[in-house]
Amino acid sequence: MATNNPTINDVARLANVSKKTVSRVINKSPLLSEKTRAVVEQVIADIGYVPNPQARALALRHNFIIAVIHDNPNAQFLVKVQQGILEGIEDTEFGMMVQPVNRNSPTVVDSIRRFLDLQRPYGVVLLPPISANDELIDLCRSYGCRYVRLASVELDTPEHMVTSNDREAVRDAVSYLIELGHRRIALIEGPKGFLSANERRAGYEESMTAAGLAVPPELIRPGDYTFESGVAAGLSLLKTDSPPTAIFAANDEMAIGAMIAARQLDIDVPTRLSIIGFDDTPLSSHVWPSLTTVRWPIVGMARAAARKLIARPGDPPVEETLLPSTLMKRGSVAAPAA
Amino acid sequence: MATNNPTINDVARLANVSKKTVSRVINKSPLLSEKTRAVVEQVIADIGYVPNPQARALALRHNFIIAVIHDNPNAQFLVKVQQGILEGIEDTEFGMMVQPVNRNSPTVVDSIRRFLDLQRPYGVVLLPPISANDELIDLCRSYGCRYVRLASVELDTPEHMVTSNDREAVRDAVSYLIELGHRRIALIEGPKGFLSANERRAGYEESMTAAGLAVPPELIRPGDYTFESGVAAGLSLLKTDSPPTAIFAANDEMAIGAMIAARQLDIDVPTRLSIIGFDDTPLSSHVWPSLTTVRWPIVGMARAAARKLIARPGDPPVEETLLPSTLMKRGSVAAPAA
DNA sequence: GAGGTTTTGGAAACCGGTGTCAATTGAGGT
DNA sequence: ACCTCAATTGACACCGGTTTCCAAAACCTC
Repeated sequence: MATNNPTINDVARLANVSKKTVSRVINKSPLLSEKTRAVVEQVIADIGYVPNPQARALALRHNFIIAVIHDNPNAQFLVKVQQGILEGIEDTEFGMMVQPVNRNSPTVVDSIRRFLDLQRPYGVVLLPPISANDELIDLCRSYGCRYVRLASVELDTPEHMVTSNDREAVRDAVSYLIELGHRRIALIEGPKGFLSANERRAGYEESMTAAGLAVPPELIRPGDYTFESGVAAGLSLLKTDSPPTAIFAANDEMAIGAMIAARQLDIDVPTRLSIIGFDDTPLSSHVWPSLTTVRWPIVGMARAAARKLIARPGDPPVEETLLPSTLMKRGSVAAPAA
Repeated sequence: MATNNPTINDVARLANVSKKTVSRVINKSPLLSEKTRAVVEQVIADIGYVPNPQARALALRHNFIIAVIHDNPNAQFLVKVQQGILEGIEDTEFGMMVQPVNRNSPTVVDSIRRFLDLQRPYGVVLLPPISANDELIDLCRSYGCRYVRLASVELDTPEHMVTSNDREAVRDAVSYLIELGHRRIALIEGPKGFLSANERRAGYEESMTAAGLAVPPELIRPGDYTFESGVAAGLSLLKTDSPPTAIFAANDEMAIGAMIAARQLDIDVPTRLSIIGFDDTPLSSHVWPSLTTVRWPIVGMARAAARKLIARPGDPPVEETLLPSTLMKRGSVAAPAA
């Protein structure tokens, strides 16, 4: 059976104080003499007392849990988020739960309401794309549940946001292609309605415009962040009379899809076609040639989100709100053939 | 603030029974008249009562949580496991937590003890390779915590195990190569100490022996399930005077590493070299040529594990204990060149 | 030193369930 | 109708914390 841990009563008895006083020590209450606090803390350390989270959960009406709510099936992304959250809550009494939801279900909000009702997490981290859903924010508010949103644009006040600068990073990536001499640069977009897709497209357009290049509608293809859509877009782009010399894809999976499309058409990467992706998944260095891509600092974003959630009122606010993405130059880019 | 949910007292009052009786209804206690049960259930349905898990957690000394404990960094694997667990606990009051641990840390057991102490999960699912650690099993037992182990061999009684038949599946895969005419078949092994690595090697050896072929030590290379180790092993195998005509790698990442190695040496896959992997990660269909591989039924295994954990004493036992792996024939295998 | 204000600590209630055990009810036997 | 015994049901303590309310002690101010 479960081991018999010491309780708050044991601490109180040994320290010759009341439960309430021990409770004040645990919760770092300011109305308490230094002397008493020291005595109690000594006893706590001596007997290795750890407050029972279940009992606290009942009294405080919330668990010591950070929940990740997402509708994003990308494995690399999810695992990195989880890694970041776990780093953020390391050595605290918090744990992590993961709750996927179905973006397209009419009952998303209900299912999340049920989840909050049942598990009563201390706070939730909302991942893109569902982090843009304001209905969920209202729901969290109505439950008094803390939340932090991850997204590629600022949707909320800084204490509720962790943001990446996708637009700027894509500008850098496309500018790099332009500097190498590319002029016909294609774009494979992300799915409609994803903020990240909008931002990445905007970065592409801004970079082209800044270089005095037209934004060529015939070189823009829709995609949905899947490998298959990348293959389709790649084939469609490359089978024309005047194919692009470079492709920027809004994520790595599509970029690798485009790479496979090029191989099917016997177009060598990078000598005849340069490709840049976005995310820097492990995948991108496991293909040949290795993929030049934008490193998205998702682990750091998730860590910052967790820290924001568990910061106590007195603590200094977590400043990491905008995390920079950086271009990883690898083998899939070269100057265009003369 | 949190919504004001009805409590067990509200139900008791409206149904004209005691709290205890309502509790019996909730817990499906058999010592209760059908009439009373019906009345109480009607009231519960009418007011939409849901028992508070935090209060139950305090009284029962466990949370309504299934914890996944792992020391396996593979993203595809982890996400599939999570998907399976979530399928297994769908429409129940259970939630899922994820707790990674460091296999090599001397304090693994302590950190898991701390986790169990703090979160008191209802049950844990132990993933390979740490599922083979008997010290953890003792720990779970001493906490009265249910557990299920995922592994490639039976380590425990059926109610505590979900197993895949890696050995048999690898035998099939290697036999397939032999039937195509391959004789020099190389093996890239998994890391020492992994049961799955042992089983996959055993399957390779059994298949070779059964076909009357020697198990050639010069065609066996160590690996550690990483892409990089696959590249290294591939280069080492292919740079010899008499290279293999086929390679079986103990997982997909290494198989793809070997594929990249072949490309670096200008050896065409599959005409001059056939490659088979293991896992069937999405990756395997995103490379060129697409990878022939063994589909490991990990989602189903995780789902079965979750169902075993939450099965109530009265329920019929979950029978799914051994899930079959199957060979996915794709583009990376062909008959050897004449 | 009286009177008022701020700290500090304790008793008891409460969070919302479950476990123990005794009281009540009901069926069957004579 | 009365007794016995098993099947139901309920009263009350308990899980291990937090919170409310209040009294005691300490600290000022004049």
